[in-house]
Amino acid sequence: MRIGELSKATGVDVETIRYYEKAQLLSAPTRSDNGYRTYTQAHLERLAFIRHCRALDIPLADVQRLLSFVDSPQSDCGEIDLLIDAQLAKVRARLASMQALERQLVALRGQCSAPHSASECGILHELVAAAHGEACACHRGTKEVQAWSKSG
Amino acid sequence: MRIGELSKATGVDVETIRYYEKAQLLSAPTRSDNGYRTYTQAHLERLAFIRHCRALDIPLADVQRLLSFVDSPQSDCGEIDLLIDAQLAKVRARLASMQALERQLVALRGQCSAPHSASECGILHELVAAAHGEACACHRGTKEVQAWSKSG
DNA sequence: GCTTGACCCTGTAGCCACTCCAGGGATTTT
DNA sequence: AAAATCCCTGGAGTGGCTACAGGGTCAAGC
Repeated sequence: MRIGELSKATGVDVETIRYYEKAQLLSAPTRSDNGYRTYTQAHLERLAFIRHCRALDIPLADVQRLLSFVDSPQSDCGEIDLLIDAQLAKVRARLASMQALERQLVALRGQCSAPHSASECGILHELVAAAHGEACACHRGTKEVQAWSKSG
Repeated sequence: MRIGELSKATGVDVETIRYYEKAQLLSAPTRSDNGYRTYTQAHLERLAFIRHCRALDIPLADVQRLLSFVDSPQSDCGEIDLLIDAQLAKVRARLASMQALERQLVALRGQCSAPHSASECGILHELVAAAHGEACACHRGTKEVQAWSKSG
């Protein structure tokens, strides 16, 4: 199977497949005489595994750990549990941030209804008010939103 | 005010402040004889505005647009509304993805309870099953999760 | 044989919003 | 005088791709 075929079979971009090889998530396939990569069924399955994990937003470093368990079936799976638990905790933390964020934006959006000049715009007023440390509609009564992207 | 004082006053990292200057979100302050940046109250307010927008996960490019409205109060605010609406739509899309993700991870986590070898691990089995295109506990009956990071 | 187009290769740069570091200079505190 | 703290610039690194530039390879059609 050439890279284009693997790409079509899995729906993964050709460039992404090459990226996974460079990142050592996918073992380097054999090359045909012209230098083209030639993949096997095993590669396809491994790639599908990776994409499934990525659909669960599991970072590539953790995917690599999971793959090492696939390769050594007799090892203890405790770490797998921990990894999934950690992923779940991360997702839940983000979820909470996102929900707070939505509430804040809805409140902010409510400040502006009819079209008018920027100087009269409730949204802008709210954002400027925040610059003065005043209470603002969007952040009033809500917990501070964590920068969840850091925790990834 | 020197950069360290501004940093303490706003809670924004010194490096981040310099980054905002380079990204032209914060106007370059005057320099004292020794070359140190000297900030005014206006800089502090602008920085607080930026951070408030970032707390709402508004991208820096959009923050820049909002700042341009702050600077020209007589312009029409229609675009502000659109911008906040777009941000809200983005957050809601992410929220939906995150919720699906949580359900999937909970289902996946349920596959493994007691410690055992990796070869018997339900989680790993599920993930491998996905590689065969089979129905898996985590993605069974749920809509496909979008890679929301692309839509940002 | 020659062109067209689809496919493949390597290597590098860009995205976002920072964050960190090296290697230096200035200032303040002990 | 030494040590600690602050400040400067410029560049590299993060994650997970994505998008080139600048080539080579191959099958089909004229």
